Amino acid sequence: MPLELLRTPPPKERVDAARNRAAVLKAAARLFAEQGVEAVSMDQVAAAAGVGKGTLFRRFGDKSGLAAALLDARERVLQEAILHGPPPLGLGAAADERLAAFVDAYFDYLLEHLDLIRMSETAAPGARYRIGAYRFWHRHLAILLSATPDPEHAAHAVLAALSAEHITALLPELGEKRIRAGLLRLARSAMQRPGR
Amino acid sequence: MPLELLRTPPPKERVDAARNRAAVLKAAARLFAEQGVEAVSMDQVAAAAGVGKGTLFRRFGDKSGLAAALLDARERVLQEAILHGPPPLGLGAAADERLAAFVDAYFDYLLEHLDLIRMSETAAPGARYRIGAYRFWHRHLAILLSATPDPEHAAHAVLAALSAEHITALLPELGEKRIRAGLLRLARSAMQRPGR
DNA sequence: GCCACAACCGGACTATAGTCCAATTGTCTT
DNA sequence: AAGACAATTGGACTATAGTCCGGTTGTGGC
Repeated sequence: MPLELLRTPPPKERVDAARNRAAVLKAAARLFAEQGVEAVSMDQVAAAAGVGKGTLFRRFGDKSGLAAALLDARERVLQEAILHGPPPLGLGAAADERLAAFVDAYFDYLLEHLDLIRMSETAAPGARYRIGAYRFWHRHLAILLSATPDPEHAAHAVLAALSAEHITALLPELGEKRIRAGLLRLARSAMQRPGR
Repeated sequence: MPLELLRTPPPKERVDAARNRAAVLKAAARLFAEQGVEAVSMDQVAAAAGVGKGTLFRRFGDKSGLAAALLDARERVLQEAILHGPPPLGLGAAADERLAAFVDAYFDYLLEHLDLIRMSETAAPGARYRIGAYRFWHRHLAILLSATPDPEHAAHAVLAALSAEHITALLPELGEKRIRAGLLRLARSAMQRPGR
C-alpha cells in the first residue's frame, strides 16, 4: 500500500503551519460559541489564535472559508451516512424515502449549526454554490430526482428552500415544526412525475 | 429596510431634501448602469450626486435600500398588474394560471434587473425578507396557494427558488430557458393538493 | 418680515474585510 | 552541518460600509 495515499495533503504541510491551523480552528470555535458568529471579527480570531491576519486569510480564504472549515467534520458525517450508511438515508430504500430522509437529516444539521452555515453560505457573494458541500448535496438530490423532467433544477429548488438564510428568516415566523413539515411536503411534490 | 425611508412621507419633505433625493437616484442609476452595481461604492454615489455620505445613508438606510428605491417604480408596475390588471396575472383566472403567470412575469422582472435586485436582497443580512415587496409577493402567493396544507410555507418555498442570488448562480449552469421551465414546473407541483 | 425650532446637511470618524510583501522559519540537498 | 530555497508569517496598508454630530437651512407661527 503506497504511503503517499495516506499523507493528508500531498505536498506536506509544514509543522508550524499545521499548528497554526489547529490554533485558529480552536480559537474560532471558542469565540463563535461564546459571542456568536456574527459578533466575532477576523481580527479577534487571529489575535486569540496568536496568529497574524495574513496567516488567517491565506489559510481559510475568507470568513466563509473559516466557517466551512469548522463545519467540515460534521458535514462529513452526513455525507458518509448517505454514501455508506444504512437506509433510508443510505442506499437500499426507494428514492422518495431517501429524499425524505435527506431533507429531515439536513434540516437537523441546519438547526444545529444555523449561524455557522449561514456564514459559510453568505460571507462572499455566491459562496454557497461554489463550496464542495453544495455540489455534493446537489448531486445526491439530482440522482434521487432523476425521474423528474429536470433533476438538476429540481435539486437546486429543494436546496433553495434549505438555505440557511431562508430558514433563518422563516424560523421566527413559522417555527421548526411547520417548516419541517413544509419541506417534506415540498420534497414529496418535487418527486412526483409530471403525469397530470 | 424600513419602508418609511423609501416612500415619500406624508409629512411634507423639504425642498432641498427632495432635490437631494432625486439627485442621488439619478446619479446612482447612471453609475450602476455604467459600472455595474457591485463596482460602485456609496462614496462614489454621494460624490456624483453632490451630497454628503450622511445624507445618502439617512435617506436610504444602506446600499440595499438604495437599490430598493431604484426598483420601486418597476416593482409597482408588476404589483399593479396583479392587483388591478387583466387576467391571468390579475383577478379572473384560475389560481394555477395566475400562479404560472406570476412566476413568468416575476422571472422576467428578475432577469431585467438581476444585479440591482440581488443587491437589494443581500446587502444586509435578512434584508430580502423584511422589505415590503417581499411581503407583497408572499401574500399574493399564499392566497393563490390557499388550497395547499400550508400556503405560507409553500409561498416562501416558491420565492426561495426566485431569489436573485439563486437565479444568479443557476443562470450560467442551466440557462434561462431551463430555469424558467423548472420554475413553472415547481409552481405547478406546489399547487397540487396532497391527494395521495 | 422675523423667530424659533426641527429637519437636514456633510465630512470626519470608526470598524471590519481582505491584500501585500519584507523578514523569518522549516525542509531538503549535498 | 551548513547553505539554498521555498513556504510561511504577521502586521502595516487599503478600501468600503455605515455612524455621529456641530453647523446650516427651510418652514410654520406670530
